[in-house]
Amino acid sequence: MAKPVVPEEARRRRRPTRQGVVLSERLIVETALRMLREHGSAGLSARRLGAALGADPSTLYRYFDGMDALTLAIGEELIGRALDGWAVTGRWRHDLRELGLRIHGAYLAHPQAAVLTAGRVTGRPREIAADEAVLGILRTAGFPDPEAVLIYHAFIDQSLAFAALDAGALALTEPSRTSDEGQWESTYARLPADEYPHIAATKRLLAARMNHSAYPVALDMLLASAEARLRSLPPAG
Amino acid sequence: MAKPVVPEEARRRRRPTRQGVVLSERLIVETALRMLREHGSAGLSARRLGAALGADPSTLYRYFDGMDALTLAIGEELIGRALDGWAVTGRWRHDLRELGLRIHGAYLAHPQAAVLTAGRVTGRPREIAADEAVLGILRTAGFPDPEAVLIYHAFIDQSLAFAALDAGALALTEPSRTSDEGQWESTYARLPADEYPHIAATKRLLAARMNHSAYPVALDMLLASAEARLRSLPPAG
DNA sequence: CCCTTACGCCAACACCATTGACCTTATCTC
DNA sequence: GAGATAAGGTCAATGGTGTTGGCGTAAGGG
Repeated sequence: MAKPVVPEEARRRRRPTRQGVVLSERLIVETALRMLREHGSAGLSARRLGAALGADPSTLYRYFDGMDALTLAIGEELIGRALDGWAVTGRWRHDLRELGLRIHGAYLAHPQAAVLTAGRVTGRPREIAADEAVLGILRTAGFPDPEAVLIYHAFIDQSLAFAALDAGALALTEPSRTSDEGQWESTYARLPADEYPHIAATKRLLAARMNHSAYPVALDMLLASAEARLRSLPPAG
Repeated sequence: MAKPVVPEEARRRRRPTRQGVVLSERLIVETALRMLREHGSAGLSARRLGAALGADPSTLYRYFDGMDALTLAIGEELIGRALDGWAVTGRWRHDLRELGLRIHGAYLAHPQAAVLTAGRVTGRPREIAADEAVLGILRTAGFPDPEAVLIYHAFIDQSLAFAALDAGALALTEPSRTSDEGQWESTYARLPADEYPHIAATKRLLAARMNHSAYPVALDMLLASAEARLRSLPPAG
């Protein structure tokens, strides 16, 4: 790489931009998040981000090793926001439910960013903290290690997967979104009842359901299943 | 739109390309799928697709209303492939499990395409067929309509969400992928045991698990939970 | 066999990420 | 305080992208 990136904590000289802005990783990530939410996921580009910061696009490469690295930093920020203010109560099912909803919610608050980052493992501090917390909750609840790891994996991936899916629906550019949302009304509700009897029989229920997230239902089902497994275990020994 | 797209069935004049290829929606979608799998998701562009077809990029706009429409067509093709050869046996839990694994598998066979399409509702024939099938299985199994709709929604979104998430992992460009996969070995396995006791205690299990998909586990948990609900219902009446 | 127009092609536009060279100036040393 | 050093902001250029308007050719209907 032609321009090695200086790690944030080693940064010393902070020369202001031609337009007087003093850059930092934080400032860049926060500006990127704001741009994503205001102008859609196509609205984030090195050029526009540079312009929004009052800096030349190429300056970003002094802070991030390309747009991909910036993406990872944004993901880390989202995970951090999900964990802010979250605390373990000791009721494992309640705690996991709460954490799942928080992760899902934090991502959905920035759908455009979520789409870019939900699938990436960053290995940064806040993400690791989330992993440690989930494993701790399950092991403390009495799940044996192999079981705890399985459930941890299913729980965390399901949360991120739904976050990405639901964010994707919100993040569609305007023409695509209205077309997708209208599908249930326009296409599905008008299918011939003889060819599609089951859709026809439930079309009012479907129309009411399909524009919401299925995550809370899926989460509760996962937790219910985990609880059943826990109860069928021999008492701790 | 300057160049209105002629629907496939209304097409009559099929002028061969300068290089002798006769275009069609099918041919374009199949070529796009092949390119995605061979050259990665960055490898699909109007220009390259045009080149692969022996046609000018702009010609594609005679068939699809932009790259987004092409994306939807690819998604429809993937759903179709998942359904090919699938048949209902009457054992609802087995049938749903099979269908879920097929959808997941069909998308993962084309990770790059899956990433682009898994979040989109296309409203095209084969997608509708899948929806009808799932609803039918649940209603026939004895779930009351509101319950059937909830579970249908959770099931189908869970399948697509995991397909997208897992495909995303496979679809990363080479440098990113090896970095992501290495995370479990390099970062997580070496965390200090006093700060991250739960990760440390399970690190061998984690390393073995985390590079696989959590979908089969999550799917089984969802189905187990559904079965428990079904059993707790008053006998059909 | 002629006419019409569908459809393939060309050229151009505005955008994108990224890089290498340049130069200003904040900070460190003496 | 003066001078040296290099961090980090800027400029310019490269080679990619999706998309569009206009043009001409030849396919197929009559």
